[in-house]
Amino acid sequence: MGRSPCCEEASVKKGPWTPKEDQKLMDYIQKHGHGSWRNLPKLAGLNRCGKSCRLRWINYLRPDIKRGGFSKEEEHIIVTLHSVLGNKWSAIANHLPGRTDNEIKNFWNTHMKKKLLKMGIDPVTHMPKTDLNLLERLTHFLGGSNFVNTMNPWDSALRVQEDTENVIRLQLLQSLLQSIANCPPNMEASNLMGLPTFGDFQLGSNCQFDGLVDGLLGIPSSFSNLGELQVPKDYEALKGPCASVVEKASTDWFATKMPDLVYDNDNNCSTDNCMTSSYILPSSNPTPTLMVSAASSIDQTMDQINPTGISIRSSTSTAFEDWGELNLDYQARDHQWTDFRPNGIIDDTPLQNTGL
DNA sequence: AAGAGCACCAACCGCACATAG
DNA sequence: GCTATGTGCGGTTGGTGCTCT
Repeated sequence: MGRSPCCEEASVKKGPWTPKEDQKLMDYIQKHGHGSWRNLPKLAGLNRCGKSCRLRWINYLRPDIKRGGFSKEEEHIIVTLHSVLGNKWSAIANHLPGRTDNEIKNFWNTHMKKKLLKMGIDPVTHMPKTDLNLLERLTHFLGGSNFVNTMNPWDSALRVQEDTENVIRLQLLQSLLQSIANCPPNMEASNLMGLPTFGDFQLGSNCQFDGLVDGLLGIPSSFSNLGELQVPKDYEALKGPCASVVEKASTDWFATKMPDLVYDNDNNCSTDNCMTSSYILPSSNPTPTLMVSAASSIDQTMDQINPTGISIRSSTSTAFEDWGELNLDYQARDHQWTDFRPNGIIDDTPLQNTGL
């Protein structure tokens, strides 16, 4: 037993609505309400299926429809909610007054998906893409920079041009550090197989980046911590002298490129496993604070969209915590996070307020 | 200038669920 | 409890306009 078709009459009109039809539909609903959608077309004098009328009204004719592009705040809410709810477009639309599920769905499929992919984030899981493409990008960025074919590749990083690509390189560098932090000590040497080569500099030969691949696969956030450099507390002991070179290069990079940044002694967490080195802008500096903690930013967002205070976080919270930080960081710096392109395409928009 | 390719988005389709009889 | 019907939702399609070659 199948469902009866929504519109039995084969003669009902399909396709784009004319202004005349719109007017008929609007007039009828404003006078009588929609009532039964199935009966509405006849009563309103429309040769349309009731379903089509409903869709037209909900997605286009409703008086409270908000037209135009999505704001940064709306984008942020959409991404955050999508990480929690998935493709529940109507549920997401409930949190965005004036926006329809169809509009959000279209926006997601045509814009947000691509942006997430460009950022190396899986739009389904909201986790960083951890396939070999990441290693390819890493090879591309590092291999394409000035420190190819040098004895000490990290020193060269201090001399490179002031462009946003360096930011991305640094973030990838951080990914390396995080991967070191995440991987257990004494990894088998077999893990070194297949590691990328940066000019003459091969990971695993000069430095003991054992387990790099496994580490990358476990990176919780590859690109988010622009102003924060995380290193394992005991990574030097674990990973050999090269680790200190990496840290010095990164620290010097901040000192050179962002002289306004200060080392934040109060914000350094120190646990058994990891030491977080934080760099912030002085409060007297007129430019906005560079760092916004992941926890505070996501809480603000979730409070905004869920004022009841009932937690709707899922197990993917790590992923969208990173999102919150990434988004707010870029907003705070008057830079659109959507322009961040770790695949090597650098947007023309200059970074603001950071001396970059 | 023309056509191919692409992006966008309104609208359609089919399924699932709720509810009335 | 079963069936028919109404409604809502998410996936997909196809038309349109823009860009690129």
